[in-house]
Amino acid sequence: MAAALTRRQIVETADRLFYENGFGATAFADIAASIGISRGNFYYHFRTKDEILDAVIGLRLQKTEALLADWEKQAETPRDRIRRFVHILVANRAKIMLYGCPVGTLCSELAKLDHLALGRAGELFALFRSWLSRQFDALGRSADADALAMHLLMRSQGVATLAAALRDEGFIEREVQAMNLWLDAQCPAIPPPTI
Amino acid sequence: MAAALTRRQIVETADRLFYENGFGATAFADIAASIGISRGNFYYHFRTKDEILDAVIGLRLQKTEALLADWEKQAETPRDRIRRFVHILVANRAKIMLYGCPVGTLCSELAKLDHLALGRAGELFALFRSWLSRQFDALGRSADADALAMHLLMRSQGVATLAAALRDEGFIEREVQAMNLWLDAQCPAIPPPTI
DNA sequence: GTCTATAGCCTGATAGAC
DNA sequence: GTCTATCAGGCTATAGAC
Repeated sequence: MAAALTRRQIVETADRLFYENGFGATAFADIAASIGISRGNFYYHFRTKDEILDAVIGLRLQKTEALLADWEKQAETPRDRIRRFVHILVANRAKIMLYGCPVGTLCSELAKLDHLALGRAGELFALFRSWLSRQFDALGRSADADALAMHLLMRSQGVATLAAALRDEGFIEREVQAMNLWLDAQCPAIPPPTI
Repeated sequence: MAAALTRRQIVETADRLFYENGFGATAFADIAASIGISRGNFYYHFRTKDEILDAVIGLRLQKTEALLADWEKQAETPRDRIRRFVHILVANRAKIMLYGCPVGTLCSELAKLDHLALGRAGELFALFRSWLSRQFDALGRSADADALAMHLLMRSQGVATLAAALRDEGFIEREVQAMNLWLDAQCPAIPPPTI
């Protein structure tokens, strides 16, 4: 039963280190040292580094699904739900300024490595994309819901990349405000209640 | 005199390989093999890998300055100049879909490595930023010229990151069109000529 | 200036004791 | 399940022949 715990520790620590230092720059020794296990123990749980990457992406997919389901439950209107998405830039700004977006930077690295896992990592974007698309659809923008979802994803990626490159915190807040204004402009005026 | 040639070959090849495969994933052996020189010869021109990175950033800064000066000369109006900037996404879309933006991906990697050269790499963004800012200023938007410049930089970064992650070419074209529409909306209406 | 040879370290991965 | 010991191979960097 201790196996399940150790395995989970490995995946969660790898998740953090892949984000903070990059996949290629993270060695088994780093993960092992951070948990307090030996490098040898590693291979009882995973046979290769790529298997760990796969487990990390799986964990992120799982966490993302839970996050989106939570937003769906917590927020009442599609507009408020989309605002939750925009707000992660503010909530995570400290880490974003240091390491960028966990999804975007992983995909960028895997693209350069021509790594097979790029497809699976892209599913993380696909989750946000289809969720946002459904919100825009519910907002009455069914014709261009997917384009609006991609546009918002694009802006969040641009903000994260530039904020990390220039280490500029104020920039995040200004662009988040612009994103919220843009979002309001996409919402059709709500008809006044008929009394 | 052959030294200058070899040195230039090293920097230009490193520039390409850092872009295509990443800084960390590019070994001296890769650069040497691509040029056709020995690994040992390397250290006659550069003492460390970081020195090569510095030279690569220097080359990119130089090329960027030349590019911006060329746009300044080729295009007549500020609006046309800014459109030149937007157009690089289309002109380089094949490579962008494979490797993302050369500036953004390098900065992302250096940020994770906590590399000292991040500051110098950020100067590449600063060049585009101040150039774009001057164009918006000339467009009559002196009050928010810098914010508009950052906004456009942000969008180009978002487009490059997402296009590379999802390997989606149509997305680049749609967003470039949206960027051009946005740009037109920022231009104050040109008063009709007084006859 | 460019080469070959090699040092010294770190990497992912394996074998086998406990 | 976890450990120690170890392997083969890759890396940056150096030394010295030509």
